[in-house]
Amino acid sequence: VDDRLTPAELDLWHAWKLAAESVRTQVAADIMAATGLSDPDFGVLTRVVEVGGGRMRQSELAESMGYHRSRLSHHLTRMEDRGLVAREPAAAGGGVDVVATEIGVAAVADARPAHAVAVRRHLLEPLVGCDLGAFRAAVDRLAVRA
Amino acid sequence: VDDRLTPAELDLWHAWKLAAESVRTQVAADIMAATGLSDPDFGVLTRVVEVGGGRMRQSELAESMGYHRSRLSHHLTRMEDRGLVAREPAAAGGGVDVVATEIGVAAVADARPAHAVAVRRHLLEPLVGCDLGAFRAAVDRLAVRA
DNA sequence: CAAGATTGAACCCTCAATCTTA
DNA sequence: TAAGATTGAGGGTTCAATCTTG
Repeated sequence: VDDRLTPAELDLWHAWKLAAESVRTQVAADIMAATGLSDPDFGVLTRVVEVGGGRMRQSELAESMGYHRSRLSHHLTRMEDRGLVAREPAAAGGGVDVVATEIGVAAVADARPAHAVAVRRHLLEPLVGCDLGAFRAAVDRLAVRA
Repeated sequence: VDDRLTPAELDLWHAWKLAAESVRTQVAADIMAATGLSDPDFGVLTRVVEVGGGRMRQSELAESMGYHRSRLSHHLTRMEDRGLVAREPAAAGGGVDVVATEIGVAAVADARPAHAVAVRRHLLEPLVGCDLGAFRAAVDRLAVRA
């Protein structure tokens, strides 16, 4: 029958899950320890500051992060409570602008080096010696296209 | 300087994050849709039923899943509320036994085929044609060693 | 009306503090 | 006491229902 994974399939699945979980939590933990910013915090702030120059339409931000509206809304509420961003009525045509506060701008500037170090440490360095082209091609196939 | 990732590094990081997130959410969504079981639900039930024969020491279960005690305790509370498991004083030496209810046993039996289908669809099939040995080796390097 | 945004409920995870009991 | 377990608070995510407003 067809309703059970073979041991080899199961093995690859477990190895994949372990690696994905491992990289995710370690990078997040390093950045959090160094800067107090979570992964979503960092994502929001880098986009608002580097792409938007400090201000960005909320709907555009959600789109660029692949977030649903409600997810971003909940997250911005928490970030607003911590003083990292502010919400203002959008300049043109309705909607809301997300604005990075001084605290937010400083935090993301602080976090950038820690982010680079963490990504190198937990993703890039363990892969030294691997065929990165092939790895990248495999990873690309796994990303959702839709 | 050293505090910024190169475009190529950043690119691999984004591709990795996207793939990891994508596989995780799609497999979880398929199983949830087919059976109403979340990934942690499925993990708990398969271990209790297949390894423990329907009953397992809570501390042993936490250990085998790589869960902290509090994480498992919170999760079991939710599963108990949904009637999937019960908690009983352990047979020997103190502690607690987790017991799969009839509902729990039936649910995991139902879920097994859906799990196999989802893993094949979202991980195995996209990788057809890749060098699985090399991929597996790369993935193994990313798993936490500690 | 329809797009943009918010809210509430339920689920999930972590940390630190607190039982409980062999 | 120390191992096993629980609890509460706070952050994170999803879904569906509900504003709000151009």
